[in-house]
Amino acid sequence: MAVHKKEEFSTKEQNLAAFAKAISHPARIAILSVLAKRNQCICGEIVEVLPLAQSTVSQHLKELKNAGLINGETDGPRSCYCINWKAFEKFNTDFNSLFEKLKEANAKCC
Amino acid sequence: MAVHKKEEFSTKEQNLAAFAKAISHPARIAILSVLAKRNQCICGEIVEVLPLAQSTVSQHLKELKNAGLINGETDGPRSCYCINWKAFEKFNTDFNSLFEKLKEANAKCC
DNA sequence: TCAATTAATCGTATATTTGCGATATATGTT
DNA sequence: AACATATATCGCAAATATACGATTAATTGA
Repeated sequence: MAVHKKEEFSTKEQNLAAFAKAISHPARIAILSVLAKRNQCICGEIVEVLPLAQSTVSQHLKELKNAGLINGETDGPRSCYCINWKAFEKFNTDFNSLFEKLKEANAKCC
Repeated sequence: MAVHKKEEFSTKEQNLAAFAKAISHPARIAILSVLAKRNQCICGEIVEVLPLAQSTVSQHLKELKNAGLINGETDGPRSCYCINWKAFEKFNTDFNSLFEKLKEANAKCC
């Protein structure tokens, strides 16, 4: 695209979209799922579970971290990731506030 | 990428990712937000609200429809879209089942 | 019938994402 | 110091997404 138009939307819309983008790939969902199940730090192992090369997994981890969905530290040859639950709660809140009618009656027109 | 690897993940992961992808752009969030507020058909108007060309909006609407987030019909020069609330409920359910620990205590390690 | 209106689709340019191998980096071990 | 291990980063190729103008299709109204 010649121009980015994303900046012209509201911050809330941008934040929601950014979170959604972070989880918009099955590999990243799978990574989050592994981390969620343990609910604790994981050092390695993720590469073994996924059908992807190590460098690709590392890239997905980086994206999740940049989006704030996971926390992580790396001490030399070892890394340590876990889910940032607060980010998920924020997403839940924002998502529901944008679509607060979700639980209400649904007008049907088409 | 030379090869698609998405197929190698579970159906649930793929579905969740697909939903997330559909809402991973501020323009599509904005469109959904407009539809949610009215909770009824809107014919046009969306183009006027968004800072995008008509063809671009039409493309975003198509993606939302393909992803099943909205229903829509077009009778000649007029179109009619509304939110498919059931798809949202399904997303909510799947999202929570994947990350069911969201509400629980969070082990902190990093 | 002919114009006006509305929205979808096509074609195209550019940007971003995905994926991998190769390499670099950091640490522990011998 | 040299090696092994684990992970991040770089550079590249291919696929996909984003955006727009121009065009097409369908319907309404004059």
